[in-house]
Amino acid sequence: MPELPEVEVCRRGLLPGVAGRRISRALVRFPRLREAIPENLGELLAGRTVVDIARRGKYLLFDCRGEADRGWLIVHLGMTGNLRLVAGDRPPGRHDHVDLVFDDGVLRFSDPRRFGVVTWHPGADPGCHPLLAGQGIEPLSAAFDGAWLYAATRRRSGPIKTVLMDAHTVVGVGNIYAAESLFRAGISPLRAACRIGRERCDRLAAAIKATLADAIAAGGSSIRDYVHSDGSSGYFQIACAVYDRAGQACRRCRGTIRQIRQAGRSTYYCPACQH
DNA sequence: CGTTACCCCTGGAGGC
DNA sequence: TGCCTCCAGGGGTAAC
Repeated sequence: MPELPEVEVCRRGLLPGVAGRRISRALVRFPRLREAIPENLGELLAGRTVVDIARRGKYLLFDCRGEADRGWLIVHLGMTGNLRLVAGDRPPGRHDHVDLVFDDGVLRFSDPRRFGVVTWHPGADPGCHPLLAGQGIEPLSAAFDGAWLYAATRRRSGPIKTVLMDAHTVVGVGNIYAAESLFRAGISPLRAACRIGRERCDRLAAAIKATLADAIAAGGSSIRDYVHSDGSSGYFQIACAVYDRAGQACRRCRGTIRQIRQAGRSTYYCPACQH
C-alpha cells in the first residue's frame, strides 16, 4: 500500500498508538525483504521508546530513544506491506515478518511480496542513511513548485510520467498519482519532460500537490487491499479519473481512456484531454 | 550522465 | 475443479 498518501495516512494512524510507548522486544520471523533485516534488530530496539514517526518520501521513520542515544527504525512498505497495531496474543500469519512488542500491544509488519524494507539507522539524523540520502524533493513542501520542476526537467528527455515516478527527483509519486496528476494538469504522460514549458510546470506542480492532498484527506487510497493501521478495511474508492480505467469514458470529455506501457508500468491517460 | 530492461516475490483474476 | 498466464501500489541494478 504504497504511494505517499497511503504512507502518510499510515503514519497519522499509527502515531497516537505508538508515540510514547516503550518497546519491550522485537521479533523478526523472516528477515529477507528487499534487503536483509538486521539480525540484531531485537537487541537494538529493546527498551527504547518511540517518540515520533516521521516520513521521508515513502519511508516511515520511527524516532526511537534509548537511555543514552537515539536511533531510527526505517520502514518502507514496498508494494504490499502494511503496519498494524494488533493485540499481543494475536497469532502471526504467513506474511507477518516483524513484531515490535509494546507492553499492551504489538506493531506488526506484514508484506506478502517482500518488497518492503525494515532497517535501523543509529544516531540523530536518518537523512544520511544510504536509502534516504538520494531521495528527491518532497512534493508537498513549499520548495516544490513550478519553478523547481521546470529547472529539474530541463535535461530530462524521458517521458514526464517516468520522471515523476523517479524518487531521486520527486519522492512519493507512484503509478496511480502520477497518472492522476498528469490528467489533472492536462499533460500527456508521453511528453518529454524537457519539452514542458514553465507555465505548464506550474500547473503540473499544483496538480501533484492537489492530487496527493486530496488522497490524504480522503483517508487513503484507491488500492484494493489497502488496510488501515488499526486493521479496519480501508478501501476508500477514490474516484480515479484515469488509473485502471482503460476503455472507459473520460469523465471530462467522454472520450476513451487509453492504457499504454512505460518503463514496465501501466500508464492510463485521456488522449483527448492530455497533450 | 540519463534511460530502459529485468529482477526481486506472492497472490488474485481470468482464460481454457 | 485445476493449471496456466498475466498483472499489481516499488525500486535497485546492470547494460545501452
